[in-house]
Amino acid sequence: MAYEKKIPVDLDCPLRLTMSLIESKWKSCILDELRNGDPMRPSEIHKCLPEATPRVLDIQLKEMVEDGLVGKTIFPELPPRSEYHITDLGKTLIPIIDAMLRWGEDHYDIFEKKYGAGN
Amino acid sequence: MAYEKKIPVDLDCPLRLTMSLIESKWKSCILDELRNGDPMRPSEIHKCLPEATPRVLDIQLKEMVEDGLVGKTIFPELPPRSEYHITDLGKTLIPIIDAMLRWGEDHYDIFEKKYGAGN
DNA sequence: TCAGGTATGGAAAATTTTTTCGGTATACTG
DNA sequence: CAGTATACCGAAAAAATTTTCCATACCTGA
Repeated sequence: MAYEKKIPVDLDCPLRLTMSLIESKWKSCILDELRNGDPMRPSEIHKCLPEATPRVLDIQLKEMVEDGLVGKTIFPELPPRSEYHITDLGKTLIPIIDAMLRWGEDHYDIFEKKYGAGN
Repeated sequence: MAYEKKIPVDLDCPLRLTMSLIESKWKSCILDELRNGDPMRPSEIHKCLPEATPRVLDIQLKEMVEDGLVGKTIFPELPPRSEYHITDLGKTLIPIIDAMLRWGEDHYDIFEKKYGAGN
């Protein structure tokens, strides 16, 4: 189902292990959206991250469920309804997400000047 | 010189800004190698990260120099010699690298069971 | 002299990720 | 009834990253 890597991630490097769980385009943002513990529906997550396509959110949420960072509840209703929530394991990543968030805020001006519009 | 992205990174999201600086395959590991402040030659870095090709280290070091995370000293000698060192800006990322390193160590067993050899 | 190490980078191939488009099925609203 | 929304997923295209291979130019040691 998921894309099968031909070159496997080196799990023996703790740094690369952690990175591999959050490095794809929207995973860190998804964790940030779910951080407060409230479950969110996919369409809600998409509203909060409008630049992500629903497809990529779907794919990455699925991987995060596989990795145990996020849990999923499916309601047997029509039209379909489901909810995603952060797990206890996922919550242990929040301090890292926080630190990255703060770093980005603190150093925004440097990179705005360097790579921002008009440069 | 560097690959020019067709879909630009959204610098307005602090999380994605931080991620964009460290998410590629070896950047976090390179920062970890340089963390103590001692300069390292490219061949030395490669010895510490033997699974990375010299080419990709070269490319990523160059980007990190552009981003101001790493500094470079070229010695006008033959055979050529150069050294890379972490900058003050780069050092501000070390707490994040550390947190990811510790997280990976703390949760290694979960993912070893899940994705390790023989599974 | 020849092999091996030094640092770097162009170019193309291979790999991986993300986007785009389409389709499933059902219910509600105007 | 047509349009919209819900969640999800297959497939192919596009984009982005990494690998592989080759080349430069010079030194040291066998």
